[in-house]
Amino acid sequence: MTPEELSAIVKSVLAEAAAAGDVALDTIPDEVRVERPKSRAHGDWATNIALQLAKPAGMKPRELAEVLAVRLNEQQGISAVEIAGPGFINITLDAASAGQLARAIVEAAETYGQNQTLAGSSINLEFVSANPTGPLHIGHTRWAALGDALSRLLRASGAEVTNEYYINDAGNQMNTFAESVLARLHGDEVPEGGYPGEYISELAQTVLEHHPDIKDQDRTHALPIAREIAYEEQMRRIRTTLENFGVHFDVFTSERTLHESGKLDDAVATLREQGHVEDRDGAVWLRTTDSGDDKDRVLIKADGEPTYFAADAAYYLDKRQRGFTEKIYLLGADHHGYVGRLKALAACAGDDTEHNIEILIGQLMSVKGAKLSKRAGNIIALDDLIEWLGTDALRYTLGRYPADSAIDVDPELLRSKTNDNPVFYVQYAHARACNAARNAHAQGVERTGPDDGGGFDAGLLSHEREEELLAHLAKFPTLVARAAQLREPHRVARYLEDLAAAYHAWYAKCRIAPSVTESGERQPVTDLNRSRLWLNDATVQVLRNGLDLLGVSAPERM
RNA sequence: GCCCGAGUAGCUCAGGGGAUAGAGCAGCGGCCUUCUAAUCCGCUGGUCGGGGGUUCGAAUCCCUCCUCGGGCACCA
Repeated sequence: MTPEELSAIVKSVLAEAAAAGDVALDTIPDEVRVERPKSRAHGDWATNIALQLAKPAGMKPRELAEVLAVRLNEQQGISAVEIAGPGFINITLDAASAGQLARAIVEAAETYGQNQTLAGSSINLEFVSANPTGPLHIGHTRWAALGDALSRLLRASGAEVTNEYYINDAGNQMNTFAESVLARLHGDEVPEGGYPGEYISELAQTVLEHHPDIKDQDRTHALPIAREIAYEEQMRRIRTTLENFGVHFDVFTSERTLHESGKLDDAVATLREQGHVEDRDGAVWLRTTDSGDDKDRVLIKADGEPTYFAADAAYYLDKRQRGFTEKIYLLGADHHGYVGRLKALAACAGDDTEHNIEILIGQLMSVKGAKLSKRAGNIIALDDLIEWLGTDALRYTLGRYPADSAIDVDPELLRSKTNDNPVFYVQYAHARACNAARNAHAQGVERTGPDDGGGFDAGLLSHEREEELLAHLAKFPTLVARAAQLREPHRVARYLEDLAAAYHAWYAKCRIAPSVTESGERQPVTDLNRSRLWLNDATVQVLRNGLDLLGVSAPERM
């Protein structure tokens, strides 16, 4: 039995009690939280529902708890109900009822943990969105890992998600970029304010391959050619880096196409119709202060050129038009100044800033002793980090901290293959469990046993460590739903560490395969062996499902 | 100055109205003739930054102060 199922039982019992007039309640709460108590003395699961409903029901918490406890005691699968403290209801399950979960998980396979709490929402998740003028670097790394993990979480909870990358390919920076490439092409130093780094020389080489005569052309002619080829090549490299990092984007939107397609002008017109645009001092302004921004923002400068914000506006309206109910932005703390204007923009566009737009601000990360990349310039390149630390270690580490805590990654730790390194701890648990299963098979233990029941007897999974492991496995779907709802992938990582610990502890005490006697004789395969194999494989499944949510591999051997 | 975020064990950090505040590392001490010891078991370790408030109950919510990090463009 999972906590969700138990929660449903508590709810129905509550409804029955209300219907029978034992409890004076008009409404039954949607959510009855059932939690694993910290202390095992408090049963398998506990709920504080009696404390929460005591006031509306006009009863003392313990009295209400008593009413519910009597009814709960009659429910199937529940072996004991106790009232404790101010009015907690502590519930103990039948061993068989708890153990049944092992089989349910194996049968649900990769769908175990998936839930429908976000069904019906269509989410646009924008993250990374690095400039196409250079390689991805440490500043993008955390958002790539976190954004992709969040995307997986949201999908697992039933949402439709589009991972989107916004390419800032308009504006002056592209010409600066091209000038840097041209300078390298001619063997000159990059101009003041240009882009350093050897990658510019490599891009120049690519330009030369496509246009061997480029050096002979005059600069005004050569500039757009160099710009386009270098841009294309740089984006190709960025995509490759992202793929190496296991991050996939569904849509790349180019800022330039917003200009060229006229969407920018349309956006200004639309916002003007909505009554939020105003001409002042020769410029065109969006009155974002109407919606809580601390100052109005210019859309079209006095010289007639649109601002970056105008493109943002057009882009937002474009996303809106594409039908996304929620637009999520993942931004670094260095962009926190954008929150006010983006929210105000959403409001000006007619959206509800509580539900239709969400801006997640994350603190910055650093890596102790990371070397600036000569190749990539004055930055720490993501490619180098991947090569140095590995995708799994990086993604797991970045995935295990809340976005709003600043982190300083210790490379020695990420490279270490010990208990200190959480990613190895979790992956090792998975590999170990896979090995245990292989060993069990080799000794004739199969999940499909000789009997009709497949040799699975849930009631045999009654060892203390088994109860503990089953309880952890049971928490997974609730955890996924909650992590998705809170947009906090790190909860998955923390959960996996707990689960791995529960597995290791179980493994140390409970043999799966039959043991060998002192005289070297192998004991016969029993239903206990088979049942434990189910539990082992259920753990493999949940570890794998959880690691997959983080975009981290689950090796079968280590 | 204004706006975000953080402050929890020696260190790195979880926990964000519920029961005795947790984990890993570090320190001390135990388990390998049987499925992976990259594991497990025990002990030690706390003014949850300070002060007020809200309530049956506060690390958690509110106010205030202190310290640290980040941000405050007709840049892209």
